[in-house]
Amino acid sequence: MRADARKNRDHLLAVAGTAITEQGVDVSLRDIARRADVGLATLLRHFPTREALLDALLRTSFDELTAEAAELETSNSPEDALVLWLRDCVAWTTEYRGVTVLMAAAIEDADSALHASCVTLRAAGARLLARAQAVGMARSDMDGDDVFALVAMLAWLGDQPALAPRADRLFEVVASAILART
Amino acid sequence: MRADARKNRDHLLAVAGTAITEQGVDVSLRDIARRADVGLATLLRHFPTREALLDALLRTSFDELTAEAAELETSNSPEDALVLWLRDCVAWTTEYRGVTVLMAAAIEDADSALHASCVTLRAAGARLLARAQAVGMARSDMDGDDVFALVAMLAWLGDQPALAPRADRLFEVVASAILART
DNA sequence: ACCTGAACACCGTTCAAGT
DNA sequence: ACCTGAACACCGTTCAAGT
Repeated sequence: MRADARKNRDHLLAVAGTAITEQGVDVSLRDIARRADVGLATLLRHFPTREALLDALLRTSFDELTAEAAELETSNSPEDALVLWLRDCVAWTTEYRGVTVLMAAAIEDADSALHASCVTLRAAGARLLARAQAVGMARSDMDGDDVFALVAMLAWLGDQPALAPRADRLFEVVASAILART
Repeated sequence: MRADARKNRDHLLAVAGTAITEQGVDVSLRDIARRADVGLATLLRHFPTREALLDALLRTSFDELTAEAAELETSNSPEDALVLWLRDCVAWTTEYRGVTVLMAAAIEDADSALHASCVTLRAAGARLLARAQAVGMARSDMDGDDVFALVAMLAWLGDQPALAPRADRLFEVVASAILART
């Protein structure tokens, strides 16, 4: 990649990060381009879709969450590891208002730029769940897709201003339901 | 209201019902007007916001759900009444893809045309919850806002194609969590 | 290679002009 | 009273033309 292109790309990512933090992931791409002082076509050249932009922006976070899951597997009880990780996943999404809807769409859309990251995340959750199930500390009638869906709906809750105040409490309610033995 | 205006209004509601069933509540208002063979301005004259259109369209359903809650209060055990009603609420929203987000916004926006209906619905749920709590069959640390939020997030799940297959199972998981005694 | 303005087809809002 | 076309300010997509 040419030096000027690299510079544009990095600058666009920085501006996009700010804009998304302020206005959520649905922020106008035109607006991001304007704020970055490049043409809209330039933004779309680097990131052909909103998902591609988000994937570049969130890749670090995705990797951190995956690494954290692996770490918790060795350092905590199966029960604590699962709940702690789920809590961190939900908390993380609150920084990117609206990302949950895109992730829910990406998890089974192989063409989405976010697909791979979502699948990796689901696999990490599935491992933690299986570990808790193995010692009888989590419902045996659940799988990784269920965990992904539960995290998604709790994350969505945090995105809705009117419902967000209940998000933490309802996380506990749902978490207790996962841990209930069958 | 003049006869021609009444006719336009009724026709618009019928067309909007079809369009929303097909494409969800985010369907283009321009498209509805086109399919109804009236100008877009005419649609907006009758229904100044998307919420106003939806309120007119859903008022009957809202009333039915409220009436059903009152009926269940007298005909079923507190526990069954609560769960049956919650299930029907979630099932109802699946007919109007995307309505949950609007309802979540309307519940604390007094200016929304959907506000009154949402408040009424929440009150009905709160009564059923209180009745179950009174006989020790529901968590005592929950209130009407929690129930509203739980229904909303389960309804949202049904709106996401990738997560919808889990919606019924996870409803049971969440329902069991509500019924768990504290 | 990389960038960009401009044209395009959409959206909801608003309002002056018609019947 | 009620309706409507048209102008407006937005959006994301696409591409020919520039450096």
